[in-house]
Amino acid sequence: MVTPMVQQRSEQLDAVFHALSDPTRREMLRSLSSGPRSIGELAAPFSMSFAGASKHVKTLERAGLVNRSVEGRTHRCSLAPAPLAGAADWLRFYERFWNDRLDALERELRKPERGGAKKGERKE
Amino acid sequence: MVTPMVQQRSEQLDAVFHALSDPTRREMLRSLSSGPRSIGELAAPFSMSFAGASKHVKTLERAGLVNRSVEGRTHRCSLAPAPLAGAADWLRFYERFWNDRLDALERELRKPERGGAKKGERKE
DNA sequence: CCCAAATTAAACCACTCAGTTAAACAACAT
DNA sequence: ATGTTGTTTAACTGAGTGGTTTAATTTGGG
Repeated sequence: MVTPMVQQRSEQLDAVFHALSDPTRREMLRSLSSGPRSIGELAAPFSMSFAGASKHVKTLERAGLVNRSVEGRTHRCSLAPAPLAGAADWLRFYERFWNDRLDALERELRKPERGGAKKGERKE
Repeated sequence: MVTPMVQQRSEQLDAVFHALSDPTRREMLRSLSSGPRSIGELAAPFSMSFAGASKHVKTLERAGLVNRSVEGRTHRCSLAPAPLAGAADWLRFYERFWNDRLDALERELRKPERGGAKKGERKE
């Protein structure tokens, strides 16, 4: 069983990437990265109905990126626990990482000049 | 210009993550990571029509992950050039990384017991 | 020129998705 | 009990997706 059920966790990857492919959900994650929030708190910045936000959160949950605990009548959402805990800020890191990458690519593609490859932008 | 027009390249991120959210496209990327391929070569392993594969490639192209050069009547697809070049294998890396992460999470969630975590299953 | 190969384009289908509104449910306050 | 707050569910819409099949397009080879 060297590569046992790659297909299965491929579905998980599908869910994760799909969850990340929406800007609202990405910003929700970023919001969650600075502490747990209720659904309402998550929905507020986006001028979006509760129901809509609820769906987004469910998508994030399904992808295993967000964890929910019901406290009274409010649902407390937080980034995924234990094993995925580190993956959360790693996620934010690589989002920025890719932002840089794609930004550089865009610049590169706009100018036909090749040569001054700016690397080492590992700031902060 | 710390965070200038985040919205704009957010669309790029959308495209990239969406491109990655499909297993066929991910495997196409993996295939491309070992060298450029024609559309037909890309389509072959998936028991899928040329037209279908063509669409997938177009999606990858739109996300800036794949680069196409027309050689005669065949189209030669390769992973994106210069700045995204490193992002390609980085991509494969973090795919495995996340596979492990999610796999561990799944195991963790299945067993309410915490402590006797069987680790070290870093096969292959 | 004509035919076959490689690819795209167009039209279409079933399905999903992001969003809404309206209603239901749950829990705290009065 | 009634109301109000936080959230989900249900039903719906409009748009997009992955997939197909059937042309059209380009190109290389007799």
